[in-house]
Amino acid sequence: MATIHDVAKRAGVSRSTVSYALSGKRTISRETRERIEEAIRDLGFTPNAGARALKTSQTLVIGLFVHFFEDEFSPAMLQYVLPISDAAREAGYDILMVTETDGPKALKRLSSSEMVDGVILLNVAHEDARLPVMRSIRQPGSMVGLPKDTDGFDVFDLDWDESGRVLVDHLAALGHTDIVLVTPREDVAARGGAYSWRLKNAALERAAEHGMRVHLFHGETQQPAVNEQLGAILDAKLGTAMIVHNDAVIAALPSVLHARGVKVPDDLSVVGIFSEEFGRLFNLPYTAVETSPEQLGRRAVRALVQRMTNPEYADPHRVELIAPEIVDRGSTR
Amino acid sequence: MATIHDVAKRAGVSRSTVSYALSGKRTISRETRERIEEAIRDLGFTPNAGARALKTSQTLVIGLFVHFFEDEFSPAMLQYVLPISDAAREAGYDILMVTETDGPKALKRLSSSEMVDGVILLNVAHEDARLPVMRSIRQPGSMVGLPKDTDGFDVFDLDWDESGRVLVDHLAALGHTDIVLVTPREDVAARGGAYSWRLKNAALERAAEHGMRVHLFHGETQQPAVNEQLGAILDAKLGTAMIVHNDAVIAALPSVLHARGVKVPDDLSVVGIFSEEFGRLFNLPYTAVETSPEQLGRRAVRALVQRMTNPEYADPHRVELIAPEIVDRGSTR
DNA sequence: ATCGTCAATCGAACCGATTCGACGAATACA
DNA sequence: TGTATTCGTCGAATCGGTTCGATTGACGAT
Repeated sequence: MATIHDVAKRAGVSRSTVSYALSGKRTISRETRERIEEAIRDLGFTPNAGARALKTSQTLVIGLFVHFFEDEFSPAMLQYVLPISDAAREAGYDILMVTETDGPKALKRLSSSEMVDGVILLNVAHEDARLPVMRSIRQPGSMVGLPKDTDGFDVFDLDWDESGRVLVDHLAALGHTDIVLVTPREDVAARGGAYSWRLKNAALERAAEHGMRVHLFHGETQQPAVNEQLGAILDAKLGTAMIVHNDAVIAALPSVLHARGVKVPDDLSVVGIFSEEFGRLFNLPYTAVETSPEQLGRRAVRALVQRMTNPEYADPHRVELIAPEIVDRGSTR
Repeated sequence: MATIHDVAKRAGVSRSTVSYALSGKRTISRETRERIEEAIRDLGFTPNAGARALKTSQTLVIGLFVHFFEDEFSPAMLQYVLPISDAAREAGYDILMVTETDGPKALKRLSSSEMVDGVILLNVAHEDARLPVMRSIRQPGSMVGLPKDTDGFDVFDLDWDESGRVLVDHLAALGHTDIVLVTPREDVAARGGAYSWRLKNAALERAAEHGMRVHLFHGETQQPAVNEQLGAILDAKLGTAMIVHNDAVIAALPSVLHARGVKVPDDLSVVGIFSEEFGRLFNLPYTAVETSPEQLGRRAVRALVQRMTNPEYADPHRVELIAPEIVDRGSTR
């Protein structure tokens, strides 16, 4: 493997000259630079990442912490990972993806061995065990998911409270007074998935203001439980409309509705909350609040890159809750 | 950040002693070792990855190349990524995940900057542009997906030819003579996704031997096209059984069958090819060949680790095609 | 008492980059 | 013509580990 020394020898200059030609931090004569560039091409030289990191304390790697929970619908996670990976590369960073169950330990390991310049946490819980560790390390952190204490991080999330209100308002405006609300499984709330209760509480409160009756269910996540539960809910005919905040349930909804001959929106109005891409993947013809995973992921990367490249950058940490936008797919009336 | 020098000072020994205590490559007295371990704990020391990599030319990182194609069903990919990530970590490796479109370029970059000790390629095409690059680099490579020329790599894949035969035989044994075969989209074959034509050709050949009539379709991948096409196929009533080799189509199948009131297996026998996990996620009650993504991913990691830790390990490269196993879910008769 | 062996430790070199200070040559200024 | 400035380049130090002799002291054998 060619080193900078080989390049220098071939171009007849010193190692430092090659380095300066590469970084442009000092002026190098045109001829010399061209000779160096040729040598680089000939030898197929790329700076050794370890050596560079050692000297500059910069790895150009972002640690991405993804935790796949059994009580969540895994395909949904991918929507966040891909845009993050793409955005990182555009900014010149690679992604070290960590799926370890023991997040805090892994975080400490990557940080203190200086393998990464910064960290992105996905699916952050209300009191996330990774946060204290994050605060103790020197690398900046960006996250998707709103924790209780956001101090020290750039945080991006959908405004789940407002989403709950928007969905309820939408149904209220159409005159519905009896509705079913299907939330994530209880485990999600138990382990601190704040989005689950944020939307729920806001929705319940707003529904109360409207004087609506709400029938609440914690949706299942694994088949065949999903279908059974959903079937039971439909058979009970508890309301004229349904809010579904559960990826697994909404993905299963079309076939279950079909099985029961329930027509949407004639027999039942349905609203959900999922991304456009998710909706297309599962062919979901439901009016829904857009969750914008791509936008969230990209913003998290942008904020992180800002702080990594600019350590003295001392802007207050931002907490951005993006406003829910409802996409009308005609599943309500 | 604490360095080995700080540890040495605090324990009152030289740096080399600390290093040997850590690696165990030379004997260190019990007392000294304990003093060192205490110092390490106190300072929260972890060896700097860059420095270590520089000296040992070992990064303990595996490059994982994933390409998400638009003509494929993305959730299916995740099934390979997660087991690989887990298996790697168990072996002490981290995963650098690359989703770049320009695979060859990224491969060269990671390899020649020595960021990774080895590489795993997912979804390898028949004539994959990444392979020539792989052969030119010094890091070993392992892959999931069978290319035309496997020379120089450890390759793992499902035996798609045999899978095609198994599925046809299964239907033949039940007396079906007219069957529908839904394959991946034509683009998949066009860009070299060998699994698409391997299964198809083997199935067609075997069907011919049985004297069966086969109606062939290239399945769509994106909704709503999937449903439309599937509906049209069902309406045409072309056979008594159906082989579906297309993730998007099979995921959509239950609801489309329902919509048309087609009963499985009474009106139509159905067999597919997907993993147990995929089937559970989408609640697919179909007899199918198991694709074993977890097993494939883990084997790829194991083989790679073998070669990385043992560079002189010169065993012939293995090409393992795992034998298809049909899981009977009662969707045929 | 002497030698060899072994366990425990140290010092120095090295991995491959970056970067600071210095230096010679060319140019500008007075 | 002498001096200051700029340009282009080089040498050496450094980042934080690992590893190869070398060294020291204790012990057993002769």
